[in-house]
Amino acid sequence: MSLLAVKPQHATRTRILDAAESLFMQHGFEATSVRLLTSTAGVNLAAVNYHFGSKDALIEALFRRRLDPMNAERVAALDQLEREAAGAPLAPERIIRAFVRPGLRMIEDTAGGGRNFIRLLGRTYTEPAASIRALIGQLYAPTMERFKQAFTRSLPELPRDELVWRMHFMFGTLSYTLAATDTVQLIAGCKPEDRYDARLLEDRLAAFLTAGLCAPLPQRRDVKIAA
Amino acid sequence: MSLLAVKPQHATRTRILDAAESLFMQHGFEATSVRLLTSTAGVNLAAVNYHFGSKDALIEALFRRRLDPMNAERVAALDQLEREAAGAPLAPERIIRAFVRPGLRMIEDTAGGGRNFIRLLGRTYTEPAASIRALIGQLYAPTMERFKQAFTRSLPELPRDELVWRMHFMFGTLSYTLAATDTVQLIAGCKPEDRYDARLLEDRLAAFLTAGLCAPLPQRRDVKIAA
DNA sequence: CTATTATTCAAACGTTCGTTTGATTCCATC
DNA sequence: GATGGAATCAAACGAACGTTTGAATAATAG
Repeated sequence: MSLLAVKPQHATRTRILDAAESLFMQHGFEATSVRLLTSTAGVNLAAVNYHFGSKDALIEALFRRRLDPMNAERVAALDQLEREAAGAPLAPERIIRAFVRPGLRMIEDTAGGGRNFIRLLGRTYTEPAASIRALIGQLYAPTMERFKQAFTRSLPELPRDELVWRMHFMFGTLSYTLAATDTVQLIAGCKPEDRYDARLLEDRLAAFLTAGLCAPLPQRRDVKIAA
Repeated sequence: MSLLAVKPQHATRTRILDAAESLFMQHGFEATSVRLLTSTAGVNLAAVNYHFGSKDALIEALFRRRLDPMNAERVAALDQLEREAAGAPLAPERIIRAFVRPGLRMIEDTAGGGRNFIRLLGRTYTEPAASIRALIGQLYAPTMERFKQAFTRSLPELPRDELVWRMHFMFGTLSYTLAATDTVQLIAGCKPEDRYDARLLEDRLAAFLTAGLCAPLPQRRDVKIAA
């Protein structure tokens, strides 16, 4: 045949991964049976075990497929910023945007399934299964270290303990925002069309997170809220 | 008998609820079987269905037991603040602390199982099961409305859309912080003994969230992070 | 004490789960 | 066109799931 792409390589593998992203996002890992998964993907029941070995191994492959490129993109953006700055300190907001943007951009990828993944990822940080949390942590660790170093250079006066906690808060805000986009409606009847405008959301997130990261140091003030 | 509390009322119900809090927190809802649950609680396998009707109804009872008093405490603190202020506008940080404090205080309740619950709650906002999310939303809605109104009075110049999003971010930061306390170690080798000092954590959260809530309005600035 | 209700118990229900099996089909290579 | 490894298939495996049952026991009321 002349066209290389008529029958894509590993078509079954890809179909399974795509269906898994969508179904895991909707119902979670445990609640998604291999039977539903394979029938949705249009493949045989045994295909998951044949191509991945087990359901757990499928989950790991699913995260690696998306997370490695996304974190690489984050680090590349940060590298580029520092190269352009040529030694000058970076504004915190630019570092924040370098971290936030790849995730938000993926949420606009409705056709490629990126949104499914990003919402799945957001809720995985609080996943009970220790093995999954460990995998995510392992995949994230180098990127986290890289950004911590960048923030340290950008905000040398911020104590290390405080920086770590504020990165934790920022990471939490982002992952919760990506995962629980429908919860906004809980707070207010917001127009749903706003929800997935990644540019607007990045601006809002950047403003919020930058202010939080650069907040005055906390002081024990024993603020009274009740008698 | 003279002592009223020798055989507490509904001892079996309480034993089940306590064990469920602990096990659901460790393994999640689906991964916790009724068999493990009842054997951990030291009750018969059929007790869950006898006392609650089903496993799902047990989950609902579990949330109601803790969430109703906690949200009542939040609203009561806010009421008290407004009463004391006698019409004067409240500082945003005090409203934030009124919301954050009951959750953080519960994380110190290791003996009563409050910490188990609060960590379980934190990860439930991103729970895939729609029924659970709906329940949580229903239990939270009045409290959210009440705090939204307080923030609106405190920050009249902040557009409503922006306030809603920032409340969303704040809610996300809090719930993630409560749920994923172990993830801090992912970012840095922080001393674990800091992790559950609720007073210190409240100060840190209050500083971060207040700055984020009061941040300058976001501007579309097309901040470049890469070529 | 007896009658009645509430609770506990061991056992089994039917269903669904992830995984495995062995035959069959596909497809590139000689 | 025959050969051999990769992929797909229908079928079945044993285990674990949430729930139900009916008898046994405990607690309460008449």
